Amino acid sequence: MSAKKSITKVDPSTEEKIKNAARTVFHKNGYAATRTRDIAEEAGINLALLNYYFRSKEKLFDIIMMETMQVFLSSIKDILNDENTSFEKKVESIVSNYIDLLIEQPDIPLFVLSEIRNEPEVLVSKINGKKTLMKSHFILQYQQQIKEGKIAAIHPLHFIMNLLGIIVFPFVGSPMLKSLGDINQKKFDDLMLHRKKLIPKWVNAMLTIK
Amino acid sequence: MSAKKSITKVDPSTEEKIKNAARTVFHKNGYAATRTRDIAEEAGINLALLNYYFRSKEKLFDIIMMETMQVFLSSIKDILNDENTSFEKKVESIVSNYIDLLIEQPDIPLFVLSEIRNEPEVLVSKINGKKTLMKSHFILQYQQQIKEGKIAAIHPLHFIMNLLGIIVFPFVGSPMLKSLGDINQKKFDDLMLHRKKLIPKWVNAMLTIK
DNA sequence: GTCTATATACGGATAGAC
DNA sequence: GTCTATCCGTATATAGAC
Repeated sequence: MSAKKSITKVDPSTEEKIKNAARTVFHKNGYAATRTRDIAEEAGINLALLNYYFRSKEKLFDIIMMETMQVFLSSIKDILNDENTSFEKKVESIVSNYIDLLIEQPDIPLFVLSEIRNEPEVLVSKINGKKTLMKSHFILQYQQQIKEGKIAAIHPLHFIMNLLGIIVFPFVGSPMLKSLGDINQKKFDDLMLHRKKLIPKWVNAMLTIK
Repeated sequence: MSAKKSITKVDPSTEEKIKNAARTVFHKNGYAATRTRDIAEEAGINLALLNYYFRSKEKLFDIIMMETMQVFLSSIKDILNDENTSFEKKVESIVSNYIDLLIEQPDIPLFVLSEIRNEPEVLVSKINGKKTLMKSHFILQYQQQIKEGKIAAIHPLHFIMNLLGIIVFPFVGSPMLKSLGDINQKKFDDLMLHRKKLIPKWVNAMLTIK
């Protein structure tokens, strides 16, 4: 077994170092405000190497963007289409997975939402978002519950807006919210973890209004 | 009465034309991705005039940023501190005002939230956001309701996150959501208008969980 | 593969004529 | 006040040595 394939952690390759740095800096500042020099410095490599490996800032960005959206979608893909769990269980799992992910990488939402403006159709179609989400078993169950009169008959898009809004918005607005509430990062993360229990209850309450 | 003071609409001054153009372009693209040339073109004026009136891109941006946050806050300031309306009524008014505002200027939230990252404390303090919101009569009523056992005892920040999340997030994510739901701008705005009636009910349901 | 030096383009800002 | 022409710093990208 070669050293490369061994489980022991090896130094990341230069290519990996650049990608990791690019992810950090792009997520934090967005495409336009990011300078390739910032990425090189963050990666601890020479500026010329960036172009050697990725040809251009834009190509590197496209890779990071695609990977980021994949991470965001793949972290719930399996949950959405598990035919053996209830609708309520799926909500719990989605909430829990997303909050864990966003505590680790809190800059993802603002990054994706900001950059997606320029070419929403391209990006949504590239990651197959329409089918993955709107035609998932999860949404089917939602519509089934409506038919059975268990929840209010409301457009699925409203439900998705509310669910994502409640989960994601605190991270999008965290600088403002931390300043408003006079809390530090630790306290903020605690609040987010607490929301893993609260959100499913809230969502359930919202669904059953008449 | 001079022409300037008359009610008849006059051509906006060059300064106003630049500010209006700057607002449009900054809101749409953010500071870094905006070129002063874009603003000049949108305003239909010469590039040099921008510097003549506002000295620099950054000074012009600061003005737009401050005005935008003022608009966002002032549109609910009076509601928050009206001592003659119930908590529920305030929620209804906030929702209604914000949705009307955001249908007119849907780029505000993503603009503010993106740009606030760089200097949250400065901006929140400059518009006096902490006092205006956290020490408002609205939040007092919230805490009073908890004491009276009418709503669940949950940190006010959670409530603010949920309320803003449900109101604002759809606009932040509108490109993605419109693409996901296969709906056009008109249909999207209809959904938003419908939410004026729905959100207060949802909020009420969330507040009364145990 | 990695570096230094440099070409090239672009964007913010100003000088100076009108 | 408004324009044209231009300066100059900065950022991406590449050439070429090692």
